[in-house]
Amino acid sequence: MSNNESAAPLDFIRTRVAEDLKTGKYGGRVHTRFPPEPNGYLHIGHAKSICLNFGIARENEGGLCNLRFDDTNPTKEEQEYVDSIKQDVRWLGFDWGDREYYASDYFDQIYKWAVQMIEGGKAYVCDLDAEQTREYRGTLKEPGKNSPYRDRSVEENLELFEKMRAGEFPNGARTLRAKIDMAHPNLNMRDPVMYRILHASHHRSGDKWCIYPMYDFTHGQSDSIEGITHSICTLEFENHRPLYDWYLETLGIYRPQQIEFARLNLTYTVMSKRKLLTLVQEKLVDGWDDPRMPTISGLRRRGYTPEAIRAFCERIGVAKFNSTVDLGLLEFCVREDLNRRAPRVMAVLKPLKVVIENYPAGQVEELEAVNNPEDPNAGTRKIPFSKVLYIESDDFMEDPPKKYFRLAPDREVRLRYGYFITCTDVVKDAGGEIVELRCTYDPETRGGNAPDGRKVKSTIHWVSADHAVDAEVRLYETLFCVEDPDEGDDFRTHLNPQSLEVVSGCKLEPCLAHPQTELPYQFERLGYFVADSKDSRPKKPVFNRTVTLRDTWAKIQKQEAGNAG
RNA sequence: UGGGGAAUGGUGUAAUCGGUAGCACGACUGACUCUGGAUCAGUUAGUUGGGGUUCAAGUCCCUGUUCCCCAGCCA
Repeated sequence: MSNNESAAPLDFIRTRVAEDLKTGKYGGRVHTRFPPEPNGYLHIGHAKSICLNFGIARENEGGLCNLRFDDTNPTKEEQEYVDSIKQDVRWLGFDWGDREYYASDYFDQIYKWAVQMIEGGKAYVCDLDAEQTREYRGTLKEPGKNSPYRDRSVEENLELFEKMRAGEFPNGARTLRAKIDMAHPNLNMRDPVMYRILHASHHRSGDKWCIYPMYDFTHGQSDSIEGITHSICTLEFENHRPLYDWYLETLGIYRPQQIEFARLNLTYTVMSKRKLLTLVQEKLVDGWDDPRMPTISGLRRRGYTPEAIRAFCERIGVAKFNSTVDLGLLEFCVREDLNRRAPRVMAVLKPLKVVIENYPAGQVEELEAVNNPEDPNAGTRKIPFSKVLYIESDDFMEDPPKKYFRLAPDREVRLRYGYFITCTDVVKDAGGEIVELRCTYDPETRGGNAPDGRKVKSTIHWVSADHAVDAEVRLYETLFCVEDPDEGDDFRTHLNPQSLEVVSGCKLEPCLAHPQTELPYQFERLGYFVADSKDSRPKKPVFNRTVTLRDTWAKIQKQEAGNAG
């Protein structure tokens, strides 16, 4: 509304909505809908559509967006999916008010419209089976042939259709088809099936019906009933728009405008519901909400926030070009969000014992630590310091390379919010493995500053051994090890064997004994982590790594390795 | 010539009537730093090819090329 914000450029859909608003095409209304089929869980691609549809409604005064379940295929749809979809849309931050609709609620009206089409000579009952129907349809380059049942009388069609509805025929025996043009260059217009026989119980309408309308004969009418102004869908429905328009015009009812945009593709990710279902059914992942899944529930369990996902959807834009967004952008969006809100804590994933030789045994000091340097209001907390500590084993190297700044023999580093320590000795087991470090500390550097002003190259995190909480931490990598898992015969061959690393025996600072779920933390220098909503227990916390911090050291290592090779 | 769409740096996306090709991510420099984080400053790099119109073309015209979607009684 305000003019001072230099109007961000609108995408082509919003531009169109704005034009329609200006010309009064729909009487100044803006009414969209998000129409999922409840046959799977929502994923990040749906989030794009949700943000688009609900976003457009929200941005325009009086704008509305309905949640409508496109539930015309009882063989694939389940109540569980309905429930998860509602939860996910709500979690993403959108509200459909009391406008929760189901295409199945329109079945009576849609049936009447089918009868109206028959009466108008625009539809007929066809006895061809599925295979014959395909043969009669022709090919991409050759026209189809008329069905031998195309010219049945209105009376006969009415009677047969009624018998279909009454359950007198088995599955697949007959269909109701629109009478359009078997030679039409758009195959969707070659007498498309309007109704098929499906003796299946529907998750909402139960056994009331044994014939179900097809998507094309349902979606437009549903939009029409709800008074949708802009029916936004993905590119693959572009070929269906002529049919969408044809049905509504033939029925003589209100016609919304269908607009298509490109669906989201993400690197290292599969997005089709079919493939996600396969992963779940074959137990290649832990379920729809496995933190490696691109599902909304998976991202939530992983520690992504609705804010981050919405920011992502804004950044990727909306267009008709079939593009693939870099996963890095999604990660950037979580880091950006979590950086300003996540409380910092110290956690040691792979502990290495450190004994401070000149520190009094039995002494415990409470040191003050900042909760979030990005947020002054987050305050501070006390963390215990004592003679025996754990540090990250990656933070010590006996023979460090040039650019390694962390602890090494005879080198001094700072323990965050603690003291400067110097490594004096390395203790190894019989196998030569480093099991313990002996260090000295400088009492003058309490809190982390040296009165003499001397500097250290590095600050590392630590946890007091006696006070530490044991935890399991799950480290995730991409589910697939190639950018485009859809390439090739079987996407499963591209699964990343290292997509999950379970680390047990992690040591956390005391305040993490009872973490809140869905409250993201930053484990300093490591990344963002959230308690697992299913497996975490008080005093036995389980954390999921949402995303690592940007890691310059890892980058240097990779470069050095590359140069060496 | 089956029909329908689409092409802008490495990636995603802007550019009003034809008028300085912009933003973001990434990458790379440097500054700063009690997180090798964050932040700040800067650099890099683009209009699918070929013609044409024009003072001026990503935008208009012609002509190629490439990619995506469609032959479910799925959505």
